Amino acid sequence: MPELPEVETTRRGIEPYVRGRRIGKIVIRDARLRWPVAESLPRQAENRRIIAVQRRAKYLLLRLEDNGTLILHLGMSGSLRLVAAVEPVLAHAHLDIVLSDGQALRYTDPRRFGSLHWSAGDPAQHHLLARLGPEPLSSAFDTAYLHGRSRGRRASIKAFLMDSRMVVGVGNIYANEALHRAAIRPMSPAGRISRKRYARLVQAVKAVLAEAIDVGGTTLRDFTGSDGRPGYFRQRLEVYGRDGALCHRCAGCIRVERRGQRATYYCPGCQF
DNA sequence: CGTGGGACCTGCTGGC
DNA sequence: TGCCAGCAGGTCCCAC
Repeated sequence: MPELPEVETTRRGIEPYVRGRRIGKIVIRDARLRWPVAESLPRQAENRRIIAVQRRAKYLLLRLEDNGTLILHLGMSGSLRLVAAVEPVLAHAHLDIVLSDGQALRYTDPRRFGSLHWSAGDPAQHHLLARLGPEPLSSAFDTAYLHGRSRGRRASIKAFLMDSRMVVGVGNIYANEALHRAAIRPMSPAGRISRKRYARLVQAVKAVLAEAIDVGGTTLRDFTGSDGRPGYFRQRLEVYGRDGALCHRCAGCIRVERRGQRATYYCPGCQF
């Protein structure tokens, strides 16, 4: 569900309220997430102060004093809300990270594709994070890098862009949107696209993600920020979910193609 | 090694 | 109105 902008929106929403607070208790109502939440996790994290809330790819990192980190992924349908710990527990509210001030970070995830891990040392070395590519909004993600890595690749540019070893945080919505902005057809082989076009693409990825973060992400059905408010990028989507509608750039007709379980939206009129 | 497809899980929608 | 197939924002893992 959440892509990078939605995770970043969540991070920004909770950070001012939890930084400096101490974790009182971790309540696990249902440990059956993508991987079972370790039984030992609560006692490792309880009674420690949260010193920072960071994001790496689509993972939220709660950095605790004395080198511990809670690594949280929202999966497809997860959300993290700041609630009063006494607030009634609704369906799928699998976890509470209860803070010392009576508030709690409540993790809700109907599909249970999300996860929660503990890292005792450097979280960047954790097996889930160790092989991730650069952050798309960092200077390491540039034309030379992406063009270089694409040489010899026969996979589609869209699959290439969504491969977290190449660059992190670009999911199905923003891959479609960035490719439309860059006027590149999603099924083109990554290895046969020119450096000049990669320059446009890198620019498009950065711009789309930055704009989405600015407006609180994209709400399709149920995403809300940590305060319960939706994101407003949906109104700015140019291709995602717009099959049959007119392209705003060339007045062509937006098409959708499904391969596997992923829908690809593009404009045949202006994407090549 | 690169690549594509299946798997995980629940809820909603649209067509019959 | 009711039922069921198909689809959903992620990504790991496994055959080829």
